Amino acid sequence: MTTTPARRVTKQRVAIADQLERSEAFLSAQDLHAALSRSGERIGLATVYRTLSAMATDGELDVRRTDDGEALYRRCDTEGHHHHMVCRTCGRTVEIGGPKLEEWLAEVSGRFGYVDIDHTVEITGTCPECAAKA
Amino acid sequence: MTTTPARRVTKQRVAIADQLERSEAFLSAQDLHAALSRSGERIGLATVYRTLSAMATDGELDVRRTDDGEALYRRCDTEGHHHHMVCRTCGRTVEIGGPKLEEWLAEVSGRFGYVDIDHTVEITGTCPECAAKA
DNA sequence: GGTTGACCTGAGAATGGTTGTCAATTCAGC
DNA sequence: GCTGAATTGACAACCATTCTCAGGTCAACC
Repeated sequence: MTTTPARRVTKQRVAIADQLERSEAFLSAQDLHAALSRSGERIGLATVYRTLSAMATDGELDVRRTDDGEALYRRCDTEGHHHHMVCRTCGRTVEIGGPKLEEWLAEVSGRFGYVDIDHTVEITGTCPECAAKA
Repeated sequence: MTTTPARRVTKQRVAIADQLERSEAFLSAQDLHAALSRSGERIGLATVYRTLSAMATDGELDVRRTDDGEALYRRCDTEGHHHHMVCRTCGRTVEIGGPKLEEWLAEVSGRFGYVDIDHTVEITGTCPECAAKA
């Protein structure tokens, strides 16, 4: 079916995957590159961008956009369709599935005759720990 | 209360507002600038950017981001909080309010102890007319 | 209707994230 | 080990967006 385009296991990709694995929050390509450089890995920025977008395409990563358009990536724990609630202070992210949300979507799209519906939901808030510190 | 920063009525701003008024869909700054140029208006790109972000700040416009991070603006008919269902083919947009959605949000955020919640919902689909043509 | 000063504009330069280029390198199967 | 295709990295190129600043324009006041 889907032709697998022969992905290789290079140390750069391993390093990137590791770094993502280690992070609770969404990271930008720049963040990741900086973090890797800091920890001694010498990886080209272009490689980071390429790898991230490849992983996102393969569904291994979730993508989000900051308000100023920067792309952020995160390793998703949940397999299927889900959404994110992100702490605006520490970035900690909770994955959320919502049957109730999907119901609402079906109802609304149906009401206006829209078909083949896609959707994204972004929830931002302050997590309990950051709220406690404030 | 809010200090009104003395906004002037210039012909550039009028032209931009008109153009937005005329559009059912979300427009990028570039789109708008191109459209204005086409119709003979000679407006600097920087002015378009400035005006759009000012209007957005004032809540006169809604902002959206394309998948590649470009900012899109649209005149909102609805005053208060609402969401959008955008046709992926023609861009026609329906504004949607969702008490059910807000309920769900409150429930979910409460479950994880997140407070001070903000959210964005983007729905993309094919509108009845475009679906009929397909 | 002129004057005045703050606001606004436009052209181009600067910024910053992201992608393209291409020679050198590295993986993986033989 | 050998070989070819996938991958990498340094750097240029892109492109949306913002900054700069000299010159233009609005609006209030005379």
